[in-house]
Amino acid sequence: MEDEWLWGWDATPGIVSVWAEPDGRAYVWRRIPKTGELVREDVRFRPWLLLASLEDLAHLGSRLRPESEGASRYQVTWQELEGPGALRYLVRGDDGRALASAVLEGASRRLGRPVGHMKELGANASLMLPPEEQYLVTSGRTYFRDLAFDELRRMQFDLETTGLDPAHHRVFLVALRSPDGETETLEAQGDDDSAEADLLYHLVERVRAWDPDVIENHNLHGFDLPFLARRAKHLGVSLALGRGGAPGLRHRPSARGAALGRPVPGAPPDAMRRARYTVPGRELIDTLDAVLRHDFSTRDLPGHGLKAVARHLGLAGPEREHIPGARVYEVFRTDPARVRRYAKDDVTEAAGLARLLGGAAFALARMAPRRYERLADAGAATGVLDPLLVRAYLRQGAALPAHEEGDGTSHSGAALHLFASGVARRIVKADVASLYPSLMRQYRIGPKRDRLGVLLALVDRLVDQRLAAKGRARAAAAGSPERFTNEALSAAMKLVVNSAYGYLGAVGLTRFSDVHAANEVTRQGRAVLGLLCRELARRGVTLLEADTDGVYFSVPEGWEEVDERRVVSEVAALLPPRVRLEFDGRYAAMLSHEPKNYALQPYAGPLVLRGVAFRSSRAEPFGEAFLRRALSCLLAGDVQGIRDVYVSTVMALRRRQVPTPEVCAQVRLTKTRAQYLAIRSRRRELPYEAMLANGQQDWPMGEQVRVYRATGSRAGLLPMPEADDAAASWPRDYDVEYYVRLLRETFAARLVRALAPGDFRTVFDDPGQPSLFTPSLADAKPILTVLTAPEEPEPSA
DNA sequence: TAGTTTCGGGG
DNA sequence: GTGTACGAAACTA
Repeated sequence: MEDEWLWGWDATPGIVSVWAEPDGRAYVWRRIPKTGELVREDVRFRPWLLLASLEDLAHLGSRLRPESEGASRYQVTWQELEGPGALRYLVRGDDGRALASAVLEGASRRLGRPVGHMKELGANASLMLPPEEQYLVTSGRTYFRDLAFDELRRMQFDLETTGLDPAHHRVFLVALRSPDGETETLEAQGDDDSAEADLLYHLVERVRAWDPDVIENHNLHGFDLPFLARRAKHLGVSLALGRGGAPGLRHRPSARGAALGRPVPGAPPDAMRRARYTVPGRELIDTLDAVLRHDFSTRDLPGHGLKAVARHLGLAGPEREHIPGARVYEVFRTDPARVRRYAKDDVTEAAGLARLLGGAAFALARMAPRRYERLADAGAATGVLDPLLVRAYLRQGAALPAHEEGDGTSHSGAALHLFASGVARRIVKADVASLYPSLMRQYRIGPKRDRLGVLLALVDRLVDQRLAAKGRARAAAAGSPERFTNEALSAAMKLVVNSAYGYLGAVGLTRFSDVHAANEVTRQGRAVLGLLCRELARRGVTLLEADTDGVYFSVPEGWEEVDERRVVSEVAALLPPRVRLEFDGRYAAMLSHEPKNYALQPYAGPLVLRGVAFRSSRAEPFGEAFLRRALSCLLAGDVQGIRDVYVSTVMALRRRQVPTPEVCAQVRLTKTRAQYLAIRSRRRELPYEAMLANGQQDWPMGEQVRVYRATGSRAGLLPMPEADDAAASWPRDYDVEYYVRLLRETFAARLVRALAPGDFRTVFDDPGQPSLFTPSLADAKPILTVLTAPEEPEPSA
């Protein structure tokens, strides 16, 4: 039974896409395992919805009857689900639209006013899923059973356009990668409408010829599809990208969707980010979603752009062609071969990324009763757990609770302690793996209204089956489909398990949310963190920072790694059985600056910087470089070294030896010239001042530029870097004293906790103003300031 | 410091 | 149009 809750119950293998219509027709595309042959099954299902009351259907009279009397054509049937939930009538009919209309008709009569949409009846009166999900929930089918990721036919395409705005710019080239891995480009033969229309037509032809199950690209839903849709509409080209000659792209609402409502008149059109598209028979997968999901747990990506991620993950080849986005079209006109290489590299990387990070969504689609493309961009709580719970309740014939407003109880959070700030040596990090789900299992904390205990049952099963999947992955050969599948399963299961706590706390968003249960989880979490901090402290270590489920501490001089591991396992033994404290790493030194802001010096390897104080995307490169060098000295205990780095940086600025690009901040222009001029009297902004001062009449929205403060309160402007402009020399007319001040006040300030006040003044004394008496730094040492002792336990609830 | 707005990402 | 539902960082009061 519990396996059915997690995996469904229908063994049909190889489903790669499902499309259903409200009238009860469903199309199921399957790949036959082994042969890879594609088949389409046309099936019928009986559309259904859940209602809190049958009152609004009473007007159907004899056309409404209990399910137990059997269904016949033109009849609406109902079945009462068992148990206390508000949504207790499962109502079915031949046609979903007619079913909804009947309810709306009844509601209109009852209320004496027209009711046009189910939502007007309130979320607690009904539940009507999209047709595909109705079909998947009642059939117990899921995608991809017995199918390996690499058996899916996946193609990628990437548009090259003359600009970002489809109202003014065109598609001039499309790079394609076939399911067999061949890349090619299609190009417009001219720069008019008919050439572009021809290009779109050929793209559609390619898709039909290759007939992929999945179409992928990076930011597919945010850029390529909306751009394509807009151009196709303008050009009158039919975008029949779906299977079976069905009509073109359709919209679907999406998670990153209508949060800010419809486009605001006068505001820049930002509809791109908010639209999602769908077509029958193929799944439209955006690798950006996989990247966001990946970074949510790892938090180690330098950005979310295709190139940055591909480089970071080792997917970019050494020959990778690169062209700044804004120059692609102009390069194409002089050197088209270069743009072709660039665009092909893009689709190759998108395919690599899709495979490397896309396994989790693929595995989720084997569990949850939703389309693969929806699971790829869904949040795990509302997007995965909610559908699993709904299916489980219906499978058991149990009534579903309605959404419930919070009772005003606020959500209490995790513990965060900064025990000491400054510099410490011999650092150990220990943390609890999956703390919150472990506590839910340990203390059986689940939603009050989940009377079947489905959520905890799912978490139990997922944790156990994840261990099994990890074991199978380890046993399988590296690079084998078996390894890939099991790693993907493990990643998907981790995702779902870790969202179980978030599910509890999402009051008003998830069907079974329970803020009291969520608070009990965090309370137990704080208790565990408090206990392990006290027990560590009792064993002679110095606590530095503890956050939610992990702690950094410093061990006494003379301790070896075995001693470090020994205290961790001693303390681990005192925790509840399911709560596993693990040794997570050791470092030579740490600068603890503020909560969640610290620098770590590993015993081998480069400095690790965490938190906004140490990582800022727009920070001036010279300051960033200074900070890295200064922190290296600091964590090595070399205070004089910090002084030397500071003096040399200040001198380099004053001698104008720092190249201008090093003092630039990289910014994106988000206001038009007119918008900026309208607010300019109230607020001056350097980037726009730079554009105006440099005679830029207007600029495209979203343009990236590098700006700096130049002498005489002017604003300096540099174009974005080119691959080949390393040798270019820019005027060194930056405002030296402004940047000296910035160095001291913004960058040096990150070290204020690390030095005694007198030493700090000496280290960052202005080298240009010799003082009468300069104290020596020879004996100066970084300091550590202990702020608080570990707290006593909270009174138990 | 808290509350609000912007941005990501794509050419 | 198959209904919702972002989160972190930057900015403003």
